[in-house]
Parts: sequence; C-alpha cells; structure tokens
Amino acid sequence: MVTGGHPRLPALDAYIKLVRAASSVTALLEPRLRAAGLTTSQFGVLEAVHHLGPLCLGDLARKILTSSANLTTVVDSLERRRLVARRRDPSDRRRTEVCLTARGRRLISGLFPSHARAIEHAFSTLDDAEQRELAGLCRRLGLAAAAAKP
Amino acid sequence: MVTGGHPRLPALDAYIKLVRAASSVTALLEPRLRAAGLTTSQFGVLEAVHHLGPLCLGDLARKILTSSANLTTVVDSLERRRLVARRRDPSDRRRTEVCLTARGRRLISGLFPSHARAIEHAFSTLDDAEQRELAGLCRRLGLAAAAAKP
DNA sequence: ATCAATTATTTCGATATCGAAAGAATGCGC
DNA sequence: GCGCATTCTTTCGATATCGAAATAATTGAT
Repeated sequence: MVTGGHPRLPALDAYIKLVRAASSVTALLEPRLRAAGLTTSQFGVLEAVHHLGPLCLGDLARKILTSSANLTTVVDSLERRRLVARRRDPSDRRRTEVCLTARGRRLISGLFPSHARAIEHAFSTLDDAEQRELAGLCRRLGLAAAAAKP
Repeated sequence: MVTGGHPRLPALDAYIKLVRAASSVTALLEPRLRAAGLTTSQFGVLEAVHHLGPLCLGDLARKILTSSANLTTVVDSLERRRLVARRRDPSDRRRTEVCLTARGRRLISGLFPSHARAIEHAFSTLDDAEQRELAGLCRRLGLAAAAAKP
C-alpha cells in the first residue's frame, strides 16, 4: 500500500502505517531473540506458557497468530532443545499441553525483562496516554477484523 | 506478548494489540489475493509499481518490508507469470528496475479497487478522525523504531 | 450403545523468507 | 585513471509457514 501526504483514503493510509509500525518494532526486537537462538514464534510460545501456564497447541496457535500446522514445528524445535515438554491433557486426550521445562523457564525468565524494556523503549516516543490511545484503537480494529473473518 | 485488563505495562499492551490488529486485517485481505494467485508480497510489488512507476529491487524491498534476497524470488514469480519485467537501469547498471507488463497492469488495476474497499470496510469500525489518529500514532512509532534500527 | 459430526494435532508437499556470502557495477579518494 | 570500499542483486542452504489431507479422540443425536 503506498500513500503519502494528505491521504485521500484514510483507511488505506492507516493500514500501511499500522503494518509498518508493527514490522519496525518487531524488527527491532528480533536480534535480541535471535541471539538467544529463538524466533519470534518460539519466543511467543515460551512467553505465553510462562505467563499463562501450560496451554494446548490450539490455544497457543491462536495466541501467537500462526497456523496449528506451523505450531507443531515451532513446538518441535523447542522440545528438541528441551525448553518445553508435551503432555497429553488428561481431561481431554485430544489435546496436547505444552509446559516449560526448568531450562525453558530459566531462559524466558532471563530474556523477558530486557525484551519488555526494549518494547517500552521503542514506544517511548509516545507518551503514556498516546500508548493507551493506540492500544484502544488497535484493539477495536483487531476485534472487528477478527469478527469479520468467518 | 500476553497482557490483559488494566495494563501495568502500557507499551507491552499496545505492542501486542498493534501486532494483532495488523495481522487480523491482513488475514482478512489475504483470501482475495490468494484467489488471484498472489501472495501479499507479490501484491505489494504490483501495487507499488502500479502507483509509483518502475522501481529498482532495493527500493521495492524496503517498500514491502522484505529482504532483498526474498524480493528476488518474489519478482521471479511475477516475472514467470509475465506480470512484470526486469529491466537494467541504464543510468546505474547495478540496478534492476521492475516494470508492469500489460497483463500485470490489467491484474492490479482490476484488483486494487476491491482491495481498497476491503480495507476501508475493515477500518470502518473507526471513524475518520480515529483512523487519522491511528495513522499518526503508528507513523511516529514506526519512524522512531526504524530510526533506532541499525 | 453406536456412529456421524466435531475438534485437535500431525503429516505432507509446496512456497516464502531469511542471513550470509558471492558476484557485478559504481564511485570516491588520491 | 586506479584501486578499494560501497551498493545492488543473486545464489545458497536452512528454516518458517501455509493449506489440505490424514489421524486420533471426543461429543451428541438417536
């Protein structure tokens, strides 16, 4: 999408800036993760399980915005490195829960604080009220788009 | 990133909502492109060249936010389908310009209007002022993050 | 109880994407 | 003008990602 100056089409203009902002911030965070041998998806899984406890693959896939097919390989990589373990959910044996190992917990605990600080730093060009404003607008937009998805 | 309710860390909260919003809207647009046999990247190239005229690969890579290595394959696909053509830039022979063929121009001309309408529709949950507000915040954030990059 | 429909995960084959290094052309400093 | 650092594109090898089909487990209607 390419627009500029005084946008005749505000939605188009907002869309391209939204995508670029998300991409720029993510690009800023990636080297740190890469240094720890993690992709953004792998980090997302560790972080979700760290903060929410064991989750099944489907929930994780929705959480980190990837297909369940892909999540299988993401978790495979983490499991190979003994950062997480799969466990059949006893209450619904179709599900596989992903749990952190001690090693995985150590890694994500060590990584998360500086990751959060990097995000805060990237966002520091917006003041607190603006950050909340942005979050609110994105939340409404994301919910509407997700609802339209069928 | 997983937060919720009253965010203790507004930046973190804004970041996750930003990424989810961008992803949800993009996911909404993808089926239309897929039906035309285009990926988001391929569409991005056609659209950029359509609106800006011939561009060299490096500029295109920056425009659509991908690596130059990847852009080579994106343009390869488009060229194989005779939607674009490569042309050495005579003024700087290191550069390769990408131009639309008649076929490519037909395709993007036919596709773009409904694409733009789909974006407007996705954004219609925000009023005009909110869309501009969102664009402005994203623009500042994106610029700051891009500036911090190297 | 049985089986059809549903849900969760994995497998499969194909493509997209990346980072690093190689290759090609340019331009800068001298 | 010469050579070297720079810029642009491609190649290479590896991984990430996807959609569709296959597999496994559960639920629900009868």
